[in-house]
Amino acid sequence: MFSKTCKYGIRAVLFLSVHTDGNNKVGVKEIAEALKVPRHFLGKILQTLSKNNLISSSKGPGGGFYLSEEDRTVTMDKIIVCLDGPGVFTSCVLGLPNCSNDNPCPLHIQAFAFRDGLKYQMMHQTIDEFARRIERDQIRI
Amino acid sequence: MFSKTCKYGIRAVLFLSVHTDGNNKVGVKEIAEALKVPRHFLGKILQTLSKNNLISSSKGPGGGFYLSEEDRTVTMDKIIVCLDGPGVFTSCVLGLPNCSNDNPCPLHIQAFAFRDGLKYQMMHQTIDEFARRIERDQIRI
DNA sequence: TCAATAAAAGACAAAAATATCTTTTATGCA
DNA sequence: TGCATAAAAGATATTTTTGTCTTTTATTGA
Repeated sequence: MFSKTCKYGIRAVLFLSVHTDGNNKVGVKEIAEALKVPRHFLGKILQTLSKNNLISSSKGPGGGFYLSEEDRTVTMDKIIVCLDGPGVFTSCVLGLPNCSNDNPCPLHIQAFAFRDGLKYQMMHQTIDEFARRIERDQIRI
Repeated sequence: MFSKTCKYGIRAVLFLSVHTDGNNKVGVKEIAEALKVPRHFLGKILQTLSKNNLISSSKGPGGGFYLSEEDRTVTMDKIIVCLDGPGVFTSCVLGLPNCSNDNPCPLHIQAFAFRDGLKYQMMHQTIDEFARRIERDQIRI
């Protein structure tokens, strides 16, 4: 479903959502250790997200990555599409071009409802909403 | 979602379901050209499916791949799991170990319904049922 | 028995994804 | 100003996936 890049990215964003704000930042090293993912690889991913203004960062002592108030209002699909590309929820499960309800592949009917459902969920839940649920239900990241 | 191996494999099986039976067989070359997929790569995939008794083959002149009556009764999930492994419908979308309803990852609730639904569909539709729908609705492969 | 056919099998190559390491740039603070 | 910190950027390495090519084995039919 998602690439490792995307999996690590989602988890890192959720980690930031729970552990940081404008005053508390964390470095790649700390995040990578907490999530048990490759440090430098994660660094690249965070750079991508930062460049696309989905997360915030500051250099130098006391610096690191964090989520601003604005970052918290973005929906999860933005993170996913940023890392895995725009086709992640829409491209044909069998790889056929122009697969649609009008011109379906053999699995279209079955796959469409479910992928579209996931897309809908990701489009309607903000990072902040994820963070609150994670804290409330003690969900691991 | 699915690897190319799996996509090609599913399409090839459906191609066989529509174009072959015990008396009419087709070679890899013909299938690969019809589906516009790499010939030798497809050969490997068909070998895997054949070894796992999900499709049938015969060597020599007049030989090729085909679906026996029995092959037609298997459900699509068998093909998919054979090519992409048992975790394809069940392993955690974020890659976390032991992700379940009791010990969910942050996306479990959202993703579970989607993937389980697709799994259910694939578990309950035989290759033959796919073939009939493809023919009835003129669906491309 | 021989030639042609086609899958099976194995070796190899290219591309993409994943992972690591080093250098550069920006920032805060003493 | 100079030093320590940490992200940004770039270069390189490894692994996995995807794709190609060649050889072997089985089968058919003349």
